[in-house]
Amino acid sequence: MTMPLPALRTPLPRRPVPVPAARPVVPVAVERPAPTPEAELFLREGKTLVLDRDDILFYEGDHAHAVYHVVEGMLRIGQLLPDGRRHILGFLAPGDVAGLTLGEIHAHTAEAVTPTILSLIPRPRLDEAMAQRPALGRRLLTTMQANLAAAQEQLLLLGRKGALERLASFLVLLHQRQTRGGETTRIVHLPMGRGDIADYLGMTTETVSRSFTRLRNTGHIHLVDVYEVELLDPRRLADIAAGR
Amino acid sequence: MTMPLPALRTPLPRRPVPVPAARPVVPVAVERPAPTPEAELFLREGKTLVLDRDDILFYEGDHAHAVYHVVEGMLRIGQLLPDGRRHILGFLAPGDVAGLTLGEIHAHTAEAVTPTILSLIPRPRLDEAMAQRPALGRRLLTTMQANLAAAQEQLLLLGRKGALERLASFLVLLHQRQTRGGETTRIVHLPMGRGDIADYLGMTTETVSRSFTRLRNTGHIHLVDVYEVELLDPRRLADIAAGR
DNA sequence: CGCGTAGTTGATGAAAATCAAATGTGGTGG
DNA sequence: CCACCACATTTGATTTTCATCAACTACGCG
Repeated sequence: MTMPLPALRTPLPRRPVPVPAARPVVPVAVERPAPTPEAELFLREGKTLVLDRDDILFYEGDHAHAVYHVVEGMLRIGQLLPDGRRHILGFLAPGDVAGLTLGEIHAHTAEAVTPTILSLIPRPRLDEAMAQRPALGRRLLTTMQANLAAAQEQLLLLGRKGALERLASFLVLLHQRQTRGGETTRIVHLPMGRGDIADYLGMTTETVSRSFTRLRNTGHIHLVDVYEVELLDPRRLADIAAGR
Repeated sequence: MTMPLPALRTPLPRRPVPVPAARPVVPVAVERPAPTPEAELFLREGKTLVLDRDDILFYEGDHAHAVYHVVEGMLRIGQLLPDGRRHILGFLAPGDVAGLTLGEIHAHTAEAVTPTILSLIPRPRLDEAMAQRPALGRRLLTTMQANLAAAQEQLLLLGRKGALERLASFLVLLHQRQTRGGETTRIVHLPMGRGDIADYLGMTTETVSRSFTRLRNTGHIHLVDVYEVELLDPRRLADIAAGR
């Protein structure tokens, strides 16, 4: 049950594992004040699944057996053109859900960006739970709405923003995600490689790299290392991202 | 209650009205075998609203008072960058619904591409109906899923396709929409101007125009007139759209 | 310690944007 | 009814941006 797809871009070779460190692995719910209904379900019944870097969780076209809750690590969700051009739709961090589709078939491919721990619920079980608990259905609707809004932001980015604006938008997005919960760090972690960022932003690795350099040379960021960026002026960066 | 937005691109001046003609205005439901639950609701209770070309239905940032069912004509849904760059997220044709958001505020601007007839339901009434009829909620979920899938297709287009592929994709998309219901025409109607197409496909009017010319010169389309294209080989066009 | 790969930087090329002008069309007013 | 006008569209010339091709550098791993 795998791939009506041409072979995926050769999986990227190993790369230093950005320390998952300080995040508690098991009790996801402990991290957030109000555990989401689905997190609870995954926590209670989910089977754990571990992926290595670049392991494939599912291919576009695969039957959607199960739904996955990211516990630790990161997934990338992508699609391909027949000639191998790749586009990454998004990155899933702990707390996000992968593989949730109304159809029978996955519309995208999901791969591990870093070693990743997942909690898995079979589809039939989820459908059952959804039927019993209307809160889950409402939650699904909200999530889908959020995904749609995010996708539409990205359409504006891809349709109308230049390279520098795209990268700034990406950094601001990651920064916002990481500071949900009141943290005040200016450090943004980039678990994914330059190629992944490029395929997410609709550019090439070279242009991504040059854009990082430009942001550095203009004093907007400090590149702690390849996988860690310090935003020297988040406000100004947001302006660039918004095209101001 | 209008616009935290900079002024919209100067409304386009009049333009010949693409004959709305042959489509029955009132009984939408008659057109399709199974009227959708929401169509029924709009048909039964909706208040009619008429827009002229380039009239604004709502602005990004407006309070979401109501939800609108397109009966006749076409809307464009768009968003802007501070400096005036515009992106069009989509075009709504008869049968489509506009203004449906889970939030209180419209995230986009909706304008009439052509003179347009709408059927309107106030939000409170819709919420009520949704609470009573679970079918409506399920339908909403399906619609949202479809929108998300469409947005993701478009992300691939904007992120990775060239100008010719974009235009081909657009024509194929419109063709598919128009041949839902078993019609077999090869004629695609383009109620929107080149600028709208450009802002939808992330290019300029000039590049759109040149791409039309290229498709014409390579024998893929016949430009009946500016607002009407004949697809001479839909199959081949779909190949171009897919990047083959 | 050096090999392999990712990332960066540089040189060149291609695609599309921008600037500019010509063409075509519908609508208007005489 | 016809000529003119306004404006969208098309076409052309030039510029800009980013992709591509090509080294070179840095760093983790064996």
